[in-house]
Amino acid sequence: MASSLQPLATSLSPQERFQEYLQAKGLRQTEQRKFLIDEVFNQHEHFDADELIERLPRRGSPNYVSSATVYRTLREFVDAGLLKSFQLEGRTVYEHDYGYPQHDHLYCTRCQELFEFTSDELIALRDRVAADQGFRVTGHRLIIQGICQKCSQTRRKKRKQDLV
Amino acid sequence: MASSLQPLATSLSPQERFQEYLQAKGLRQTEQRKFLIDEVFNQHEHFDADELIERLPRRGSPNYVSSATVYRTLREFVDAGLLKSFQLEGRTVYEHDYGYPQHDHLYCTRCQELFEFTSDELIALRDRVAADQGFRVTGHRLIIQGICQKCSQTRRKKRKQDLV
DNA sequence: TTTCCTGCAAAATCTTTGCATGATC
DNA sequence: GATCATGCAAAGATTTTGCAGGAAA
Repeated sequence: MASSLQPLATSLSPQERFQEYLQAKGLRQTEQRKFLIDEVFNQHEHFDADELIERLPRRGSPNYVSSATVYRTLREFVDAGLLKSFQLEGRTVYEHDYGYPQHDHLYCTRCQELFEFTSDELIALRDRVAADQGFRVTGHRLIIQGICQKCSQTRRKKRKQDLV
Repeated sequence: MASSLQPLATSLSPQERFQEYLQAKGLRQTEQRKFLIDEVFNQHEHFDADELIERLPRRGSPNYVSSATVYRTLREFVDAGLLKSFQLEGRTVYEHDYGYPQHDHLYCTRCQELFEFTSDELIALRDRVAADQGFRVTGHRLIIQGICQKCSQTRRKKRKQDLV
């Protein structure tokens, strides 16, 4: 819901791409890995390890995956280029990377939602700044904090009511 | 060493400014707070709680400050507007805010050093993006990752030697 | 059948908190 | 003297790891 970007055309699904990664590394295709990649690419929202674990089957249910395996697998997804991760208020937040354009974020500090945007201008600016300092760029992370439109409106309404 | 920015002119020292903050909030001026503010503003490098604790006197020595107090005091410094904090690879990194211009960072993933830069253009871009989405901006954080000039050179030399 | 993977529990980090004692206003 | 701050230890929160049993190739 917070996304306004279009997916990129990809020749392989995330599942297929992960298979290739596993084969290239001599790793195995397990039930847990298959299940997790489906879960993770089933939706596009940002999430952290805990949120993912919360919506997975509980211990004892079919398809249960232990937390340790979730953490291990999320790291593999990042290594495989399927997910990106970044830090936000102490949590490690994951988002789709494969099949999704490079982008940055607006973060609403009231509702905690992340909104995406792209800016070629930002990339140009970044490269110029880096070149100035003799830096070889490998990436960047920009998060703009503030209050989103919806939250601003909510607050405004509440204030009017308070005055009544 | 990683800084190329000039301090701003300030009418109060960080110490004085913190005194005002404490008085305004009805808090107390303790030995620990005085000692810590001197330690923290004694140098300009970025640091995390652990690095600060490491260079403070050990338990039993004069001026010993417990870790709990260090954590509590760092939060007060941030509240007081003396320090800013941000997340970098899981750590909470602190830097001087009071008396120092708004800036962003280049981060060398090889030597882990942070370099600072300012860009009015970035601010303009940020405000434009936010306005587009109806966001009310309160701040931002940009970190450009890459390899710094020195590390690039080191690596290049090593490669030549490897060929000999 | 060899190697890798998983689940479990324990450990490792980093940070916060409850509480009794002690310092500051 | 009243209140706030500190130190200590314990608890939280999050993530990693050692290990034994189990699964994939």
